[in-house]
Amino acid sequence: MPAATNPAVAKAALAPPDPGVLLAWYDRHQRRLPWRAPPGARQDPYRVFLSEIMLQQTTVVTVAPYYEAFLRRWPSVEALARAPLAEVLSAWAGLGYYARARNLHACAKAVAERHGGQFPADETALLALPGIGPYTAAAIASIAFERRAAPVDGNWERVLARLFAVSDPLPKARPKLRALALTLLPQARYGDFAQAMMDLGATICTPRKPACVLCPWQSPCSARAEGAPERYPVKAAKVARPTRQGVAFLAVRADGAVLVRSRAPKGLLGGMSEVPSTPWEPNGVAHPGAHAPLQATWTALNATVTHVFSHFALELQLWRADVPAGAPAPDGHRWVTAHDVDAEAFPSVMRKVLAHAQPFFIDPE
DNA sequence: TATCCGTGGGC
DNA sequence: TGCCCAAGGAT
Repeated sequence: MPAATNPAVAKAALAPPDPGVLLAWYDRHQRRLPWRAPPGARQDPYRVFLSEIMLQQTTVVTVAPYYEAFLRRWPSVEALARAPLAEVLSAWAGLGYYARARNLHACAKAVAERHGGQFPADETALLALPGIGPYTAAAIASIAFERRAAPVDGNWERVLARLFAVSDPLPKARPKLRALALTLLPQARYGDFAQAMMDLGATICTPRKPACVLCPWQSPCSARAEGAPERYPVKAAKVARPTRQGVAFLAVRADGAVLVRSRAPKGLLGGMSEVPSTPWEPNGVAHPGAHAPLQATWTALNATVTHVFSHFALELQLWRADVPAGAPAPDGHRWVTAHDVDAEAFPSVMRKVLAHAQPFFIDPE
């Protein structure tokens, strides 16, 4: 076996990575992002908080317009704390993982009420707030308050797994990766270092086809020395994604209004607006009509809405009924016109459904 | 520890 | 097209 492909030999031959080298790279190549203060400027903890919550499992490109809209509408944590939850959910609609929006609001209220409107700087105190886990606590502590902390996200994990050729599969390797992260921290500039790791992972040490030739840490990287950096991080096998089926009921009033309701406050799409439907079951439901929200002549549309959630795929058949103007909304339901659709919190799957409710108009894009 | 929890883009 | 991936947290 050639020495370059022998992990033990490769690791033994390399010098440890120098955090100062990464910081120097960051000074030249850092990305300009909407939530990132100019070099040398102090970060607003609220902006760091808002961006970090939005960026959980969500790409920079997707987050950017939502971040700008939230910051414009609620410029401070106290403004956000005063907002009704329904408005926050409506503004969050389309971004996904809606528990984040509920916790964002709960956290803003906690900061306003328990901390006088000032985010705590301490990682442990941050961790006690709703929606703030180990990653986000470390991110706010380091980026907003320059505390010594390692916000180990997917970028950090990938970079660390390659630097040290960690062959244990994720997520089991997390404790080991975190320990390696702590050994790598510089003596200062903790916020810059955190963001440098993220930038490196996002632009150089990418999941596929990493640009090792441009990497400031190419010489100490064990995975590169082995010759196949994309082999890391190793991941556990994924579970299959099942399918569920249901029927959605489009009750359309003569003026174009559509009957909707709000989902239960927690769980899947918790607190969001929806078109009434049967439960979503692996084999659909036996008698969909029994779940119709009102008595009417229901007609099956020749349309199926498909949508993929994180842990199942959904197929929704559409039934439609034309309802007279002035028909009352059943308990727990309400009529929504095109005029006030923007105030509703329709998740993406429901925008797809509503696109079939002519002449009610909504753009599923 | 494992599962639940969205969405859109890239290949 | 199907799969992978993205600045995770709560339970």
